[in-house]
Amino acid sequence: MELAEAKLTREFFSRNALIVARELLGCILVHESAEGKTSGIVVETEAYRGPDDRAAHSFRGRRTTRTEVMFGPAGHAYVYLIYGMHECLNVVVGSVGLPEAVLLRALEPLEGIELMLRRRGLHGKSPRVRHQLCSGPGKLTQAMNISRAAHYGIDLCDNVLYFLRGKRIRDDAVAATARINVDYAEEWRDLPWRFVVRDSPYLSVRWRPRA
DNA sequence: TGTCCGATTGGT
DNA sequence: CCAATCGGACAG
Repeated sequence: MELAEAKLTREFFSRNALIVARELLGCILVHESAEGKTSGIVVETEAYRGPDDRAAHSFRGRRTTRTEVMFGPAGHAYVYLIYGMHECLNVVVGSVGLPEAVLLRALEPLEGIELMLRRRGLHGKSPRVRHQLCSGPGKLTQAMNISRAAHYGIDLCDNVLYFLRGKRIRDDAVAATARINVDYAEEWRDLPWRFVVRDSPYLSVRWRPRA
């Protein structure tokens, strides 16, 4: 009998955002939707550290209907709308009362690729577009059909949208960079809280080695 | 109620 | 570089 791949547990997510963001690399995000199953390997994440992080929606403990889920237990989905048109998926992490989250920024598509291509309007295009299928926070939610309406607050330790352990990514294959599009975040702007699988062709923004 | 603007994307 | 597009946050 084949051993089922381990699902990530609440304990996994109940650590600080920097640890979880790093450890999520190589894990597999799975969505069992009515249309079919899609999945992909996590290759890019960003940590948002709650009260003490100007870039975070929960900066200074801002608690509203939008940010509410981040104040609850780890392992739940924080989905928000950005620029009036793109949904972004985060995993709530850390401990109750401390609003931290990890943004999922890019995946290497694994299962349900035809379905994802259709949802992204890329069906029939060159096989090379596979690299751009989930190469951004808004793209991966569209490809996997994740939305606020359907997924805000859901338990990611359940059986609809969840993570599998996947493969271990060695430290020398990981790069940490500044987060994308947080120029407004003052002294938090340049902190290396974005984590990428260094050589992946599936990233939203190419990782570039320093000169 | 009114104004401002964004954890993005795709096209010029 | 620029527009699309709209909900959230906050001022009044």
